[in-house]
Amino acid sequence: MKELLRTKGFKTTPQRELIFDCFFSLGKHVTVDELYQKVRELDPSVGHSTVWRNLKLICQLGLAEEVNIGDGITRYDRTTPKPHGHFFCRSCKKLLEFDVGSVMGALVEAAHEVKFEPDGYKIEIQGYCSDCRQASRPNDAATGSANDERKA
Amino acid sequence: MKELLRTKGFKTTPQRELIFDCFFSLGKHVTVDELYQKVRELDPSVGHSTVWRNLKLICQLGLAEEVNIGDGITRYDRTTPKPHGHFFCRSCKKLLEFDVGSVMGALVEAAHEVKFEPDGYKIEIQGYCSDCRQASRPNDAATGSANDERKA
DNA sequence: ATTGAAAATGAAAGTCGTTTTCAATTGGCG
DNA sequence: CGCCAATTGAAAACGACTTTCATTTTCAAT
Repeated sequence: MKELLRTKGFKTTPQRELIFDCFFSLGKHVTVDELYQKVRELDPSVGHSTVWRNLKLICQLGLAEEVNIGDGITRYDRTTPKPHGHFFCRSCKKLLEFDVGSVMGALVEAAHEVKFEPDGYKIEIQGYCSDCRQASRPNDAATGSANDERKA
Repeated sequence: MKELLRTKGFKTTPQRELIFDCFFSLGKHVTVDELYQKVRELDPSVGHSTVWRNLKLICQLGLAEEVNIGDGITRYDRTTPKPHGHFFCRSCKKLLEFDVGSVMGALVEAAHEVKFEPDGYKIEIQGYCSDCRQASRPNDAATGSANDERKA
């Protein structure tokens, strides 16, 4: 890891090592804040911006990439060898992964048809996970009842 | 249109009608600001928040949905009968649509395998369109050279 | 080991899209 | 017509993200 940084011309600092370690010790789909909290547990002196910058650096190094569901919070997903998409539960905000290897071919082909050269993808399926199926269903104005949940 | 609003319990106002009309007269992937500008051309008295709220309303009514590429700006895409994904050009920020009908089946199936009930999807392929293929390629630290574009 | 240039850090402030507040206005059913 | 709730517009609040800047630290070359 140090070597990877070195070869790219980045310096190794205690904070940087800590942040990198924490990032990789956390699960997938980490938010800046989650990482920040984790880092602060081990070293409360590390600043917000340092965590943020190093998370960006991790992305620059190709070790992770941003995942952007629609809630305004960027998550960072460790890059993994196999392509995957995400199931996003509208209720509990859980993010489940699923394999998309079987559809990548068709997508790349579709891209090439319009002379588009893909170098990244984002496949997200929204809905409700098994735990939340019977729970609340926000934003159903489109399907029937209205006059609710608007000024609550 | 008035009837749709009426039946859902919403009132018809001049501003609302104007905003709705403008939204549907604009192409796809409209940003709040684009819509705001368009509306202001026809009625400079309409407020920012009114445009914004009515855009949300359009979404609530199921007439459009948010598209969130990673640039921090929410676009609004008229819902169309056929499912489609987006090609997003990293260089010129263009958004091209493509048909995803052929892969939806596999995705829904994958969802059901983990007891997930999908009610929405978001398929985005990033890369470079034919116009931008030979142009700049940001964020290539992952693939080779580094020490550039970081403090420029 | 020492040094000095470049990079990294941390606190704080800035940016910017989005969302809420609130007083004033307006639509539409009765 | 008249009322009441919905709507509006200006402005402020919000919050995630990003930058600034003075200080500290790393590390390659002494």
